[in-house]
Amino acid sequence: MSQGGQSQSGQSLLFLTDEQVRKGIEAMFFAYRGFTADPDRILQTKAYGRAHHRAVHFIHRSPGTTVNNLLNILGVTKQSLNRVLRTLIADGLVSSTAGRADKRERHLHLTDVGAALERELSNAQRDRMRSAYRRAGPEA
Amino acid sequence: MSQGGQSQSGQSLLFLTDEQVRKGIEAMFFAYRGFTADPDRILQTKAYGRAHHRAVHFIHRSPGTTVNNLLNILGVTKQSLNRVLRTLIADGLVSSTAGRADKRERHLHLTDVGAALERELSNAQRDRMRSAYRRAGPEA
DNA sequence: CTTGGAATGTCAACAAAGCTGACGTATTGT
DNA sequence: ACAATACGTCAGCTTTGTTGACATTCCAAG
Repeated sequence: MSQGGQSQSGQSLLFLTDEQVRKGIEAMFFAYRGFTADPDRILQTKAYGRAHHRAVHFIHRSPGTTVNNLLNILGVTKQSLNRVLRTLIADGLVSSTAGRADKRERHLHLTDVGAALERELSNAQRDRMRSAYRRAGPEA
Repeated sequence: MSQGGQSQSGQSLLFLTDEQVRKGIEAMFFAYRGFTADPDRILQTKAYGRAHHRAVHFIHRSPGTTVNNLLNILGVTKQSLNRVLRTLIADGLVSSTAGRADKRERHLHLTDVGAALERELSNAQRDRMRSAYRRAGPEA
């Protein structure tokens, strides 16, 4: 394996058997569940969910981003995102400031508390990824 | 890459940077969303959801499985699974027959209609996986 | 300058799919 | 006879998605 890398593997992968496809489906299901288990447990103790995690993650990723921007990244409706943001702002994890140029926009930043939560969650997943890699090599 | 395979990669992966971890988190998020997009669209036209897909998938995978078995695989409560199963049985996609040895158990099978749906969904994902592999090589 | 439409974001109400808890029924095994 | 098991169901709650209605702000055409 891993010789040319493109034409060979590209060819052979056109012949995915039904079994291979179905195994892929299962792998994704179990991987996703395992991957989110640790953060989910942490978040539950704080009355947050996966949606809060995503918001915190992507705000950390691009500080000062607008609500609309986040909407496009997450692919949900603004109403759904707004509910999550509302609680995060109320709890002081995220700050929302009206834009200087365009006052309709809200620019989002993590507060110190929010950044701390983000670190806690990504650290939990780091551990998870480490042990996964140690068992399986790069595939998850 | 890919020489010894164990001690080397195991070592280097103990030093995942914060950036690498966060990229992994995002990759998983986007991969899962992309992966389920096609089946979701198909299922929506039939008033089913992801939960129905999972049930159909795993019943196809182990025909004759019991409810309890499915419960353990999926990791949900029986109430939650039952709701899904009820509609699938009512719609004639799944058959539920009392066990011969243990009459308390219900053995689950896909009907022809159910098997057809399973094929439709896995075929949609095969196409998705093909194009993903063609772009990125094996990592999803 | 005014005014109408587009863009941005908020509130309200509803649906899917998880969950816990309680209970009923049939069957099994001690 | 009786406890345990397997399954189904009712009721009610949570999270997170949805659509609909509405306020505010910006911008461009008249």
